Amino acid sequence: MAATIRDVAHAAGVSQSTVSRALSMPELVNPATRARVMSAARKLGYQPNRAARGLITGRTGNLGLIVPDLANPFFSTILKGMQMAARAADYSVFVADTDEDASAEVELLRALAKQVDGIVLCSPRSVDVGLADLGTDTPVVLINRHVDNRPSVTFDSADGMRQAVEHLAALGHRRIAYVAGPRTSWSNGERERGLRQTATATRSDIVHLGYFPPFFDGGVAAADLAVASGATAVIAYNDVVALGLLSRLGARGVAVPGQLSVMGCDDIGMSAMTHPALTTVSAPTHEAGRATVALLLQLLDGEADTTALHRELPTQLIVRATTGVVPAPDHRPAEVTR
Amino acid sequence: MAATIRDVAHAAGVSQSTVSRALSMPELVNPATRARVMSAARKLGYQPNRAARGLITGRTGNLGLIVPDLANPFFSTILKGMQMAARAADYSVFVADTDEDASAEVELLRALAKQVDGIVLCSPRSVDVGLADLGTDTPVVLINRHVDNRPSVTFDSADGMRQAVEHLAALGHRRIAYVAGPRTSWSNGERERGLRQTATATRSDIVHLGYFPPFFDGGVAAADLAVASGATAVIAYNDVVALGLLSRLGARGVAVPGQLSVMGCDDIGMSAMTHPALTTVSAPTHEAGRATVALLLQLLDGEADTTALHRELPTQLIVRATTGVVPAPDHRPAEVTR
DNA sequence: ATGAAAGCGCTAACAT
DNA sequence: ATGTTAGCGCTTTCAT
Repeated sequence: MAATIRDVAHAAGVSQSTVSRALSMPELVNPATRARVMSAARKLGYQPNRAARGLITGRTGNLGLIVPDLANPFFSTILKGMQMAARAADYSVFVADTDEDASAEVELLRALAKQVDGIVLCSPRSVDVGLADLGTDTPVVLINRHVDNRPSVTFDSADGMRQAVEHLAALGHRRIAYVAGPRTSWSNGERERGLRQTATATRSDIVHLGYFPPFFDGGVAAADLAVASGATAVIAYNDVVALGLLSRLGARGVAVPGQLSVMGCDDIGMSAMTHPALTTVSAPTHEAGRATVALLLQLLDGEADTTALHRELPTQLIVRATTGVVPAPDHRPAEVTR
Repeated sequence: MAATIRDVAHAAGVSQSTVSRALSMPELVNPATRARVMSAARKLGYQPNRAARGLITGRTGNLGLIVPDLANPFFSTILKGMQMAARAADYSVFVADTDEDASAEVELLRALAKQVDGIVLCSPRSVDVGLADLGTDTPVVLINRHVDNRPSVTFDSADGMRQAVEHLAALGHRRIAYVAGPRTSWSNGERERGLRQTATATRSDIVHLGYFPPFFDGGVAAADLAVASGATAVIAYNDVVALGLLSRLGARGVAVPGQLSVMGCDDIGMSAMTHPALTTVSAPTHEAGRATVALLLQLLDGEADTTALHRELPTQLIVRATTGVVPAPDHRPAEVTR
């Protein structure tokens, strides 16, 4: 049986309160007794029972993360970032995978709420309704999605698309196809917004190929439309979709980037591992995980209002040495005068 | 403030004990009272506090997973499988990422032990010493590694290599290079064992190219050795290493599979998403996650001895339609007599 | 079938 | 500076 605070108190010849204090508020106890307590604790391998502590303090020392799919690198990287930041703050993290099921989400949210001090919710496309009644007791931070004045951490996807289109425009692409993600996805909306704005600014055309599942198969399905669209470059909703494009294009014998340039989005680890590597726009997921923890801790310390706490992370165009993006066929770069 | 069992008891006009019983041992309470209790509980949105329950039952209802890197799909898939099985059994899962740091592992193991009923440890290469003193209080199941008579779930990697080599041998490959993983990795040992055995049986040569980090860069680093080895096919320690090989080979202009066939191992999701797709040997990580939960639950129910509980999952050669593996240059298939 | 009471391990007033 | 006491929310004897 594990040692309790009683055992330590006995061994050190003091009361439980003294042990408790020696551990949590060391400055309030005599250095000599403290030393005795510490040594006893170490000898017995004492580890405080966090559940018991939480029962009285009202703090569990746990954070929760709810994601649609842990096998998706986008989410597992968020988890990783969150995990690291949580550990640094001496918090543990619970994780729950809804398996893309929005109803499971609500259920998990409710179940987790009792066991954690705060929840990070990654809910790219669930209805807003479900979000309304929650967060009253346990603070909830949204990630990759912004809703009214709920705390959230998002990526500046619109700016990412600006960078992407400007990059393509600089290479002479004027007709750019976009493989959209789910219609109800918040981040897809942001991307389309960025796309439209920059298209106007650069006088390029965006051909919207339609809404596709944000998976490999989505890209496979969209590839032929991309070819038929007459665009010289395609931007995919995310990297995995871009890989799907690449696969189908390869199978059809359409050379990338020779006949068609392809860009992804999110910069998941794998995007650097293909050959040619994927040109993409980074979404700092790891950083986002850390940021949610920071936000949550602020909320818990009462340092901030529960509403209107929002952090937007910058995105960054990633162009690799070997890449799936080249100048448009008819592109003639500006002449250099010396 | 969330409703407690007291509130429910008041509302239903019964004692706390009755509420407790109505919820956990319904057959012991009068159907009428039970109905009253249930309705009161629902009305108040009562959710039992698991921490408080755990304090007395000694069961937390939580399981823990410790992995070296959550960003690695191999581990995140295990987590996913574990998560699903845990949820089905009404358990929650804590996750901890050691960031490939073996010392953090021990620390996390100790910290987690108090908050969970059982731990799954994914520790491909930490020293055995650290494992010895643990698992006395909290059951620990090892995954992808087998140590003395400690409960574990492993993949039959040796058999996977048999399938791989037989596949290659059937295609006429007689000189096969192997890009090994870390020297201290248990699964690498198993793979080498399978490789050696099957090499003898099929009268092929295995060229051991040396030990490499089990990451993309490991494959990049090994690629030139593979070419120089004179082998007609390469087997990589895992899929990510195989992708590294592919990348460097592509950069050098070595055609895959034209000049060199490449095989991976583990069948991570991405291996199906490259073009050409990777031929590989599956490691049922998702299934493994589920299996560890099953094992843990058995151990907790006292249905099994803590020692000698071991489950080995089969591996399976995965050959895809478009593949990085073709017959050896000089291969002449057996003539078919009809 | 139900209630009263004890106590899980811990912290937080309230003494001293 | 330290000890005593009460109680967090729950389950579980032990009575009734």
